[in-house]
Amino acid sequence: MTEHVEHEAAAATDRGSYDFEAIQAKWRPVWDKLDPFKARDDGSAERRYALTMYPYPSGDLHMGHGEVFALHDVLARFWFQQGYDVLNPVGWDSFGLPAENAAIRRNEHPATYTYANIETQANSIRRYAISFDWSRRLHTSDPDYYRWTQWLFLRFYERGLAYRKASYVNWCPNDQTVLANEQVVQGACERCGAAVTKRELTQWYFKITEYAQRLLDDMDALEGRWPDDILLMQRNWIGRSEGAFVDFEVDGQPEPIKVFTTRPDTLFGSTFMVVAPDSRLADVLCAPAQREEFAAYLDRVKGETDVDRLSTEREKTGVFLGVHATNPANGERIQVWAADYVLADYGTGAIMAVPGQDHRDWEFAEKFALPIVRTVEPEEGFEGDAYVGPGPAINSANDEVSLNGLEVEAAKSTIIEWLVGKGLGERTINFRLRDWLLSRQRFWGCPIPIIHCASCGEVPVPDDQLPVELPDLRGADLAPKGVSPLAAATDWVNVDCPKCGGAATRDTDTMDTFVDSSWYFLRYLSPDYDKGPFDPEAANRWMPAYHYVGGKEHAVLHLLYARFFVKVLHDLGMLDATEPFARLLNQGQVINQGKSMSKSLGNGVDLGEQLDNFGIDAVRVTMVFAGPPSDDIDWADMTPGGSLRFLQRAWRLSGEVSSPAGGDPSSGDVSLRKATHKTVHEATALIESYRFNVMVARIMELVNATRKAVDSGCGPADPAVREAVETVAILLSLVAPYTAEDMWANLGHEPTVAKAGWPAVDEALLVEDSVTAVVQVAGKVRDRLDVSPGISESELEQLALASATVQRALDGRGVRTVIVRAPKLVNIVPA
RNA sequence: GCCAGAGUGGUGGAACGGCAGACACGCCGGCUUUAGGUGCCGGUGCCCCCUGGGCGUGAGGGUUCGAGUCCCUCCUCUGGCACCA
Repeated sequence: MTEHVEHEAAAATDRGSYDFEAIQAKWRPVWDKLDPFKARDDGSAERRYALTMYPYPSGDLHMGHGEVFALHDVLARFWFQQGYDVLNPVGWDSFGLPAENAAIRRNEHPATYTYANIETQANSIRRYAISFDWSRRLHTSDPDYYRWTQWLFLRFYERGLAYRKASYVNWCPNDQTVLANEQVVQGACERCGAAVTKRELTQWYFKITEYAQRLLDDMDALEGRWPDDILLMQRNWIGRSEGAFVDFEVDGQPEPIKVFTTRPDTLFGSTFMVVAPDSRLADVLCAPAQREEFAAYLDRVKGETDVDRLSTEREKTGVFLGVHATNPANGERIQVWAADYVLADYGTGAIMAVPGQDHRDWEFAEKFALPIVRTVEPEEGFEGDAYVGPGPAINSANDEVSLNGLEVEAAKSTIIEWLVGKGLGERTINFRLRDWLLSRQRFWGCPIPIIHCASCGEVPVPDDQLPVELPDLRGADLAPKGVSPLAAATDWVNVDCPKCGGAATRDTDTMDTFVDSSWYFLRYLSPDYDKGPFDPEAANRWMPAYHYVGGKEHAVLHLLYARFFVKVLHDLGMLDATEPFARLLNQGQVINQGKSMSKSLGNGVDLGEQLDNFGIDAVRVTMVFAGPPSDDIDWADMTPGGSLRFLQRAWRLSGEVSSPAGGDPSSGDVSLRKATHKTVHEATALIESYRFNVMVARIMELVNATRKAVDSGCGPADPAVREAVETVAILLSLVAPYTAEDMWANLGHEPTVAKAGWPAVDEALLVEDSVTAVVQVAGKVRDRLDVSPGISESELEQLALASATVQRALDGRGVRTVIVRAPKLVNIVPA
């Protein structure tokens, strides 16, 4: 490194200008022709199913798509480079409310609007150069697709997993449709934000609760492969709790009333009982004298939105039902109340209230002057109302059993044993998860393939009559009215009963779009299969998907539903897999100035504009380089211009290489070769651990090192320079496919760099000649030594002690201990 | 309220318990210039008595030869759940 060779001539002639528009225009048609990303599915290599959440066709692609596709493509292209048989499909989630609402506003048919958007997005995705296999493209609103959604519904129906029931359901007054529990966020409609109210309606449900335990158990295998927070959110949502059913005799009732409790140990402290006002039970129990008051209360409860109900500081309300129950443990007569803090659809819709040990019950007891008894001794110094902590039971004994002195867990076991012996209760498990309400009163969705017949009841549409196609309501008024717009299509609604041939009507509801998305990843595997929703053999070759990339907003919606579907399909014998997605990555959001982009804030950033200004590769590099994939990207802090400059620096190198293609790099400059091989080695590990931003930094470092080698080192003719630049092109192909392809061509290669193969690492080149050993005195760095990586501990210790700066820092003090971590560190502890 | 996760330069972010701030952006200085969103070189955590030294990863404590990293308490922020008995 003593000589500084200048290569100004080469620099002056070869530094052309980097024109991203020309490069994009040059390579897009070449790739379209080569179609390099088609899954082979021929057993020639290990299969890897790289899945990304399919887009919803609202307008053109936005910044969020730009991010999720860029991140997903790093992984997919990495696996292509490594030689896997990668399946990377794309499709559209093309049914749904937003398209319908937009179509109504524009006075168009939802199909017109939807399919136009799909074309726009498809063109944008092609331009964005994601490594998709386009031959498997699907749209969930195609009759060829939803035919099989209906077919699956019927299989669920046959198994009793799809059923209809009447209950109070979430109703969005704005969208004029029911919502699943999962679609209500803090009392508001997840889509439009309107306050959700309750309506009593007969609706279709999937019995996902039957799979609650399996949905919980199978998460153990996803540990470490799915983000921890998603697993936690799903566990919380499923909400398993262990407890007991306890029977309470109620005056005038032939059968006892069952309550669910997680604290059976506090039974002696149950001083009243509460039932949900909107449950059948409340109606049955209510005494005639209280009927009027109860009816008024029920009306009031029904009129309240969830937003009102959930408002903090809300006072407890309720009415006495005029009847008494008997506490089975101590024989006390206790009042039975109806109050809306008890939910009709959790447990049995009735609780034993224990104000001494439950905050809600305490509050209610205080407000209505009901008795309070403590049954757990509070800790020393406890001041407050209900005590929910640990402690020995008190006031809890009858002639047959005493819990007094027992800690909570022992008391639970003891009382349950007693209850079971008396036939008054049993140990049980309850889940927070509710059945999935799937019917919607809107037009643009998959029709429910059921016919209602006055004499036969619910009759499934025979498989050979599928699909039940949506009627062409072109020109009709699709505006929401509270009943499905399909009801207006009388020609379509009125049919002959498939069973008895009599007059019957079609079900006019459509399915939640989450039904469509619960199995789309299976349709990709055999998109033209016509004997079922998917070819079981193809499915078993590819499932479970190796990797899934998508947004966190689907943590408990889509991901839970898809897991449920796959388990049911497994039980139906159609699929070996029991889980759909073996690995999951949640990307963060693209925000602007600290806030998520929205029309109302006017802070939206247009993806197309960014692409026009900086080029596709620079925008993709910016997305990937911004930070860890799961962090949000604040676009206001991003500098795509910097990414563009980096790409230009990398690209320019490809025009300066002056050694011939196909040469042997082994005679090349060793230090540059080491940098190259180290970069590949590190990049591989970084991709596998999702640290894509650091991988880009490593590529930048290699570009910088190569620049130096060309300008003032070994010069452009050294084969190590060619090796380095070819490596940069291949690594860069994961993030900046256009630039990488053009570099590859400049280097004298045929397209496509995307299939060039991941560079092999020469282990011998990973060994450093010398490393810097840090010498600390009392933990502070005092000197640095260049040593051989193989240096022995004693040798390093001697060198460290001999250092002048170390001796100065010791300042005459003796040495107590020396910690040596050869070859990197010595820490000398003075006496 | 409950449950998670996170706090590092002017900014985005790096850092197997072992050199804090890699790589960028921005800024400063210089060189080029076929001139001005795009080249090249150098500098850039803070402070001081500046060939050196001190301080520094939200605050405080602890473990350790050694802590951004592990443990405890607190503060702040983000996300999830929110009367689930």
